[in-house]
Amino acid sequence: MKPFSFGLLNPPQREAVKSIHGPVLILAGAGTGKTRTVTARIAHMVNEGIPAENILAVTFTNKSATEMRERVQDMVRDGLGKKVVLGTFHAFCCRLLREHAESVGYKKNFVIYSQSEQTSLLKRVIARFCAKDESYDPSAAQSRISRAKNYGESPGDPKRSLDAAVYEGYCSELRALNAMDFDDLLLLGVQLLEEHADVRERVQHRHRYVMVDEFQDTNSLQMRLLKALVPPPFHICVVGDDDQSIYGWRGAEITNITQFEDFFPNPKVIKLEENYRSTTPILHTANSLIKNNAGRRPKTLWSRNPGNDLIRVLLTEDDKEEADMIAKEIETAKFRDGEAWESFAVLFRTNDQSRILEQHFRQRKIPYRVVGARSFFDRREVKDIISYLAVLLNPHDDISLLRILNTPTRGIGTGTADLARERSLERGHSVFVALCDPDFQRMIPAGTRTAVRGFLDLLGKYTTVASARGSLLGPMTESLVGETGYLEWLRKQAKTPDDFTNWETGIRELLNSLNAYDQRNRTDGLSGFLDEVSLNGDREDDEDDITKKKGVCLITMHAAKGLEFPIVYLPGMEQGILPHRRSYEEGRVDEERRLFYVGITRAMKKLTISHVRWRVKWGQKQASLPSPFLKELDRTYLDQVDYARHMKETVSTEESASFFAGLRNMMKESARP
DNA sequence: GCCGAGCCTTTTTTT
DNA sequence: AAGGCTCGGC
Repeated sequence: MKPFSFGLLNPPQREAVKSIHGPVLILAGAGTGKTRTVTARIAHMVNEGIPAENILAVTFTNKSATEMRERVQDMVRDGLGKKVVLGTFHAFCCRLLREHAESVGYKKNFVIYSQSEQTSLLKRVIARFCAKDESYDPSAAQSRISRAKNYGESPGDPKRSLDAAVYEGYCSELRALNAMDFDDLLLLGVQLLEEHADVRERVQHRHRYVMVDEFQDTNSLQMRLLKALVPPPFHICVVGDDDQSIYGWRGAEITNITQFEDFFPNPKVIKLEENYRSTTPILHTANSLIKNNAGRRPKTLWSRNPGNDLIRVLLTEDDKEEADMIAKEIETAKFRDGEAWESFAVLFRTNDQSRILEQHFRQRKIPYRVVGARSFFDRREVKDIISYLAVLLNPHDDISLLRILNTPTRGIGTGTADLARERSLERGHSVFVALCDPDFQRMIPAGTRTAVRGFLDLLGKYTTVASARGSLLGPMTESLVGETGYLEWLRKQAKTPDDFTNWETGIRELLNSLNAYDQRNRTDGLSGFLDEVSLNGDREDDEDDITKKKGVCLITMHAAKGLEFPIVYLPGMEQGILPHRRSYEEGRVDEERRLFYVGITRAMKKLTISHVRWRVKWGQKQASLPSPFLKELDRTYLDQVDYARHMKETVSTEESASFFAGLRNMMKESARP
């Protein structure tokens, strides 16, 4: 317990902590002690006698929610921190909607569709509107739909435009399945509050003080939610940094922060500009980059730490050499300088960049942790079992039902599945209803009929267990897995013995997390667990926090926001990767620059930016040009090195162990202005 | 209905 | 490079 005290705060931070009434906008640059300020503010409010349960803190990501929860519990007296309501926008809306689903035309046992389920549903809808040979990109449709939902755009006339027809088909299918996608959580949450005054007043009363973290990432729906949530005199405090707005592709409105006063009048505006994280060279370089963006709120980040190291910009021959260079350097720094593995992070633009790094790290036996790549719950074996659970909660969830209908194979093939689907479409009910229908059962061969009935019996049996009060999900799922023969089926599927072991541990971990849930939460049952799965995306319990796991951190720049590491590598700084080639077409180059800025400002002591001449993409070698952003960096603290050339000239004459020290000194000297 | 071989595209980022 | 999808043989 580190009780909160004003003495640990600088003057603007103190000011922010003390301003607890009326609208407050805190502009907190990278590394300026934002989280500390926010948590201190909560602690202060509780000390001032505001009931903790009346404080709502909303964040954008689970990561910051988790972090804040821990820090608040640590700082607020008497364990009152636990009572502060804390979560992401989506989780908050989800909780609200579980309570009031009927008010927005849903049943309480609705399911949440993740990306992949959305895609499946969309493909299904598209198949209905398009001929087979016609190609219609589901992922493009997905982002169009998401945008429409976020901006409240009308889909247009379904009779005239294919897009509109798909949009409408998708929405009505979702409703029919009693399913929501991520955007619906916000959309319906807003709708609930805007259209139901009684609910709104209760919620407003419950959450009298609202704080929003990562405010630069909020979109217009989230803003509407806040407007509905916070009545005059607007006890709302938002914290953000427009320079770190990197979720525009998801509808984040930078204007929410740049025009905050339009939404909540006369806010107190507080700037946090003293950076406690990085050295002057790092900040200077970051500032020189970000000033190339137009229309931002100018900030002057400064640091008391002059630092000892320049920022290196390395050019290597190809991506293998780049990965090996990083691995080798980390290895030497660890064994020669005694740096901990956890001090290092490699930040990249796209997830697939991590593969080659992993290979080279494994070769050198360097422990690493990959953060957030594909989540645990996206693993096939886990998804399968989760789909069973989803169907137990809501049998009309066609997507999950179709996934498990013949998983493991039980003699219900695509023919039967298609037939059931057609029937369900014609009659406007779910596939489950079609399967139960005696008329339908008469239409299929006897063997299949038996299989279908067996499947339905299985579901019936476990639905009873699942909905019984106080029954435990862990044991239930375990026996479900056993009864279906799922593991045996997996064993047959495996191409290598390794496959099976991996799958098996996936199942085991899922069971563990179910057991943990059983211990932790005795009230919310199956839907509570599934909500956690969809809203938390990854990890559970033990593996909880990436910052606690051991090893070098491999992470995307997006996921790295809010984190810091003593020594940071930014590989692949090439045209087409950062800025990503698609950002040109979409006019989002500014956002890519902010992303680079976020990457740079993660570094505390040392920063190495690298790019390559040749990179293997989709199996073939391609020339790579340096990112245009590199030219924007002020050169005062830069040290540019052609790594490949240095290697060739020196490696034959020097021993590689001492070589690096020599190279480092050489680079420093040659770069001093 | 089941399974494997071969073809084809691909995700940028996350709730 | 790898996973998803289609097609053809069983």
